[in-house]
Amino acid sequence: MERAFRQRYSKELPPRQLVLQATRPEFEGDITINVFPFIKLVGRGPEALATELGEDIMREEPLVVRFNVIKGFLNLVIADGHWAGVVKQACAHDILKFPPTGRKVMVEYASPNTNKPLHLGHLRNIFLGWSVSRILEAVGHEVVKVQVINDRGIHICKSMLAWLKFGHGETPQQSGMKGDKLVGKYYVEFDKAYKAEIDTLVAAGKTKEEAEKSAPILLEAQEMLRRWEAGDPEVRALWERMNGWVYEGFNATYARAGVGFDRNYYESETYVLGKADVLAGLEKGVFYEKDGAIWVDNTAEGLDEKVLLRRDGTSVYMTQDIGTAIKRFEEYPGLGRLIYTVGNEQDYHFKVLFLILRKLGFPWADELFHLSYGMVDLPSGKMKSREGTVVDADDLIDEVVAEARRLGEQLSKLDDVSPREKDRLFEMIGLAALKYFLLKVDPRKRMLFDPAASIDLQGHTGPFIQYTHARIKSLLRKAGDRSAWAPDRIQSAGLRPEERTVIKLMHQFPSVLHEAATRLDPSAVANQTFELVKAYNAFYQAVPVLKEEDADRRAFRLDLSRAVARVTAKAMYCLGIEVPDRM
RNA sequence: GGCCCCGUAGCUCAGUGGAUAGAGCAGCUGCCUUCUAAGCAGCUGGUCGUAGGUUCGAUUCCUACCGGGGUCGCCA
Repeated sequence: MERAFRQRYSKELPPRQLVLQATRPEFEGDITINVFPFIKLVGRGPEALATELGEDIMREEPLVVRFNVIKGFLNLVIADGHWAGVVKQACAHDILKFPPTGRKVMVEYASPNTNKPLHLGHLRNIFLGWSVSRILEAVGHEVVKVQVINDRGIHICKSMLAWLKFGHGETPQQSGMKGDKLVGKYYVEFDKAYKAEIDTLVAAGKTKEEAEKSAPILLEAQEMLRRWEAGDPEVRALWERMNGWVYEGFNATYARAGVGFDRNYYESETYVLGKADVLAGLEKGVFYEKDGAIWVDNTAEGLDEKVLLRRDGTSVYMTQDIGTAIKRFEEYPGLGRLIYTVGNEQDYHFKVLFLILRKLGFPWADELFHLSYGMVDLPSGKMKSREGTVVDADDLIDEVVAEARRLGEQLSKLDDVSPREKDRLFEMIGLAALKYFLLKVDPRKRMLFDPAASIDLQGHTGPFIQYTHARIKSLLRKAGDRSAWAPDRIQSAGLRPEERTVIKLMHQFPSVLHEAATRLDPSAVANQTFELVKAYNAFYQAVPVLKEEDADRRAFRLDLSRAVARVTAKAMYCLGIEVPDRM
């Protein structure tokens, strides 16, 4: 194209002006070049220019067999043989795997508090971070997956205190309750008792604010936090015991959700970090002192002033985040990038954090990134833990799996499958529905969680994609041994439009994956996978495979199917979703 | 109020400067004695929040306004 341009018009093509795009399905062609940007440069009308360029390209490029011009759009038709080659490629190796880049990336994608169980919001966070990790690995990065556990502070003391007061020694073992659920139950108990005390105090004539501050049970919790900080053995022992219950619960949920971490950071260990770094910054003149506290001034950058160390010398949240970031880069030499998968309610926090680290002069400060995902809303409105409107993660998974089972049993395609194998399948399908539902939308946007739609197994869903994969596997099983096909015979016989559509979508996939990795956006992978399997289903319905009489075409279509299955399985792997061989 | 994000079909979402704006769901029609109907084919459905601007061309970029959300502690 560049050559054609130079030879015919003796003008250089402006860099980055040449845009190749996939031809829209309603026109004939595979690749489209828009010539509008060049008409002024060359002084030709759009149609004439497009036609002349089309002729030149045809002459120079054997891959292009035909072209047509509609308005200023030059549509090029690529030879069938080239598309057949794409099938060979995708069959022979993983086209969604790129060579190692040597780059090491840390992804933080969970930061639960240890006083209550995981909920729907955590699931979006976890699935998103897990998928981003897989996508980054697929494009060749080395990924370190980490979580931060907020295991200390007033919240956990509240649960501990309520358990001491009202628990009668209840344990997960004897009650049969999951550990995180049990601890969460006492957090609620605390809140109830606290509110009752407030009411009593207000009835006795105190204002609401006074009552909220002076309720005895709150003072007791605060006292417990002081004892924790002083290292009181009794408090520490209870803390370890109850946190242990929570971890058992979390780990059960993580295992079921199919996610894991390479490293856990506990707030009880990191909350002391950062102080020294802030003091060092003070010395360097990056920060300043006012009223005995240490501040950073970000007003020049359009942000505010922010306290980093209180007057009494204790840290704030920001302080430990500064320290933790520094520690991570020390712990992982060669770490090139750190991605925080955290909700967009913390946009401002991360802006400030990154700015501070830049001011402190860390060379890696520009490689920090906040993957800011939107909140999950319910049809009834926002999820609020205080109002009990949160959707529990375990309950939700139970529901989608139950729905998968209900439909699976109803369709009764699995009657010869063992009960254990069925359990595994329904688990796989239910989780696919849930994960795909949460991953198919742009992570940056807030999304509405419709419980009915999330357990849907038809249409634009995870199970639909799984179904297509299972269908292909069944086809391949019935086909028996693999036979070869001759590309030139396919070339001369021509491709069916359904075949061509599938192959083009497959061909685009590697660049979509790359784009998803750049933008940290699994929804791009999710949507491309859907497009691909949708096109495959149209092909499957319209074009015979096993029943095709011509041996070459039959083998070719089987390989096309094999390639689609392979790409689909890998794409779903990148989303953290498993695919079955039958369903 | 300052700053940040979002307004696309009845609903949920794709579409980050190009052609007549797409999909799923919902509603309506067809297609299973033939490779898995969790499927396929089709119909219905849109002033891309509003008004300006930039451009050969704007859902996409800029400005203002309207509507929704978030955030602005020596809390975590």
